[in-house]
Amino acid sequence: MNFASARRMIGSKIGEKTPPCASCELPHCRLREFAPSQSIALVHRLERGQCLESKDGACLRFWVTLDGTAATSTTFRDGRRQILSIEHPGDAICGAMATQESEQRLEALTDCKICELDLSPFAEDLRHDPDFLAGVTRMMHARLEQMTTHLSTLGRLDSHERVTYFLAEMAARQSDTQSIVTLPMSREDIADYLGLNTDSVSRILSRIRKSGVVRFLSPTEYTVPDMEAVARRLPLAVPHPPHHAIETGGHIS
Amino acid sequence: MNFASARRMIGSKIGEKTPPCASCELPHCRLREFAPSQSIALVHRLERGQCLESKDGACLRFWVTLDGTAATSTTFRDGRRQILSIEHPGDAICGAMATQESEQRLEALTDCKICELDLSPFAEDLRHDPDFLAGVTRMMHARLEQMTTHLSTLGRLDSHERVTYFLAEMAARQSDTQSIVTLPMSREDIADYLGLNTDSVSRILSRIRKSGVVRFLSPTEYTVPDMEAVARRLPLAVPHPPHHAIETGGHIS
DNA sequence: CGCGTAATTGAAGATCTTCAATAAGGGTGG
DNA sequence: CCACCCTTATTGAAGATCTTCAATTACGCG
Repeated sequence: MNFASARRMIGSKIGEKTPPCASCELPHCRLREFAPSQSIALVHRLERGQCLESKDGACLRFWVTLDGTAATSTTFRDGRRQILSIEHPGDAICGAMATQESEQRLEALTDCKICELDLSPFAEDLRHDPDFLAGVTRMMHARLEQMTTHLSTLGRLDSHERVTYFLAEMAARQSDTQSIVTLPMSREDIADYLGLNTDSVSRILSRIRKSGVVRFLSPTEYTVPDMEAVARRLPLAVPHPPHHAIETGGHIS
Repeated sequence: MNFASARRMIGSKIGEKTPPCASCELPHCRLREFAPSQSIALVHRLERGQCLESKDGACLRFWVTLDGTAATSTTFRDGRRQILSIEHPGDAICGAMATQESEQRLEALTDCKICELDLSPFAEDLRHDPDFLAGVTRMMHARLEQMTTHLSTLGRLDSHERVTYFLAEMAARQSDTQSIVTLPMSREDIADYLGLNTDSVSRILSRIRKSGVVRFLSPTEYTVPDMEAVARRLPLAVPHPPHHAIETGGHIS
């Protein structure tokens, strides 16, 4: 039991209207093609700690992280927080992936820019658009895979393994950039993602640093000299290289 | 870390051909309407412990639990097992909800009957069938909601709370039957669902029994005299009454 | 009745959290 | 530029929790 989870203020949202995806510099945003010209995209600029609430039944409202790092999270009555997923630039989620009944929200782990595209006015058309539906299916499938792994991780890895896996996960996600990985979140956020507490995360990171498997340049920057060595410490496959849900070319087979 | 997780034998599958959903007594199986007459439904009769493997890319293969209790689970290299979901009669899952890469399978917790409906031969038609796609979306959405709760549970509830929540979950799932709830699974299965170990589950169940919140008639049967009392012991909403993913009437809004 | 599997329970040990004290940055105002 | 303050991170020690190990009991089945 961990009562140290943050009780964060729900931030107000600051939206600015833009033409659909005009300010979204994503190279291959698949959502763009489904957005009629009248549709309205908002770019939310959130400060660290601010949140976007998922409205009831807004299944066709999409959020794409443009800049910074966000997270989906739930909070229990007594303040315990669980981070469900970490959203990097290019990652997309939609209302259909959120739950109405349990409180779930998108939360800025760093200052960040979120593109909100509300396609619900066009629900009638999109409901009959196989490509669109296939795209949503693909997004949900990716999310399901990700949650499966996360769930197994929380259920069956000890704290040391969880942190190790997390470092590998973040490294995989940033492998396109360079070999230096940046942690875009606090120890508390890591703890709430891994079902641990802040102190434990810090202590375990120190142990991992001393073991030499990971080399820390600063508390938030590290390199992984040998990913094989990391893999040998884990009972499951080390996370795969990056791929964006909305850019994936898969299809229902 | 828990190495006591079962290393179960992967059971062979025993299929018998039937006309689509003819032997499926589900009152409102939404899949039926999408199954062309040529489609083939198999009814697998699995003994406790036997498994069905999800084949690569079989996104359009559906499994409906007809009888007994099954579970989806993953197993790590060293044998640690995590149960991802518990499937009661009427529950449906499809390949699109499974992950290819991580080992995931459907496993019989009791002897059970599983209806397998493979719609992949009709992929081309179904890909353009909005009703079908909406139905799949609904199934995936339900699964996502369920996994969100399960994940938060593993990350942020202590062992006592997890077992309590589990008992409430099973009670909610069987509320239509009568007030006596039956646990259709072993202590080990419960442990693997909750990320605990067998002994702990047993010990906690005894404590809960002694506390009087739940009344046990046998190791696998109990009643909940006061669900409010259960709710007061948990920091999150007690699980909702039963609803079958494939019978839900919701739609994309 | 005897055997094998599953469940229970106590005691010892490992793990993770809590508490408290200290250190490290980061920004602000002088 | 430096002193100050505030937040975050680190670390040790004590305590709570969960697991492991081992012994015992209960139950189903031939």
